[in-house]
Amino acid sequence: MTTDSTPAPRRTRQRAAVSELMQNQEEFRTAQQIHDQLRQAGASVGLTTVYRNLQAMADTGELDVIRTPEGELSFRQCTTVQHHHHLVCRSCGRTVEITGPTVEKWANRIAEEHGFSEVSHELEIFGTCAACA
Amino acid sequence: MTTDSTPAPRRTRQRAAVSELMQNQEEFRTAQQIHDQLRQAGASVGLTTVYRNLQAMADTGELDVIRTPEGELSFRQCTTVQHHHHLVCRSCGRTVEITGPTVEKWANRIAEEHGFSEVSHELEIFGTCAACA
DNA sequence: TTATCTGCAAACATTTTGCAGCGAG
DNA sequence: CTCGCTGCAAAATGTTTGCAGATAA
Repeated sequence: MTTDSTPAPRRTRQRAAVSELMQNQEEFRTAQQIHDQLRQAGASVGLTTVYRNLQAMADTGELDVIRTPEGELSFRQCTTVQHHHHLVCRSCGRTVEITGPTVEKWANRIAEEHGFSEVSHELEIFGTCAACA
Repeated sequence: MTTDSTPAPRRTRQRAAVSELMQNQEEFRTAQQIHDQLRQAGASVGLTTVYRNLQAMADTGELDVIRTPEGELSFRQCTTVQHHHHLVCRSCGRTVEITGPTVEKWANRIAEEHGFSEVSHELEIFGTCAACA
């Protein structure tokens, strides 16, 4: 009896390219952004294939998927190494990376209080920076 | 000087129908569901108009908007008038409104430490709710 | 060899927009 | 009478699918 419910994906040039890019990727990226990055890096991969590989990798739990507020699918490697947020200037676009246990703890506690598990969150802070004020 | 930044919307039959339906609506509903409900209730309202009215009402804070896991926009009358965040189930889309001074204070403090003013922020918490775990 | 993967084009679903006519104020 | 609102159709957007040919195993 050869129980082979998961036929192991082929190691194609395209899949390798997507996989490698995602491993070096910290932030969430949409399929289209990933496709663009691949083309700019010289790899010739069709958008369809990017979608299919991302979805396949998400199905195996290799990638994490969310919806952006704009409704696009966004992918990120599941093994989140360092999670952080952004402080963005509305005027000049200057961005500061923010980390801190306060929000992480708060978000997790709130979620658990409501019976939610596998908690993640997205936070962005906007303001006017000193140079633009 | 008549400072009139918000020209007050007209009382049209269509807008009244959408508004009334939403007031008697507890759960989140997509634009298309709302449109269907209106047609079934006998009101003749175009889908475009439903979209435009829902968006207008959401802009004024009258309605609350989220994305379903399938990527559709969902609307509901806003229960809390104040600023709040969402705890969203990745699986079924169930949503809980979250408020709390912790994040508000933290975001403001962090921003000010970096010299930012006029601070605002956006936060969404994702997880798997008890029913879907 | 051969079943899977790829990539184009075309289909799809949701939401937005152009524009002529309607109607609230 | 005016100008915003409506609604149709058509465009835009993001994602999926059909299918013929390429290719990993």
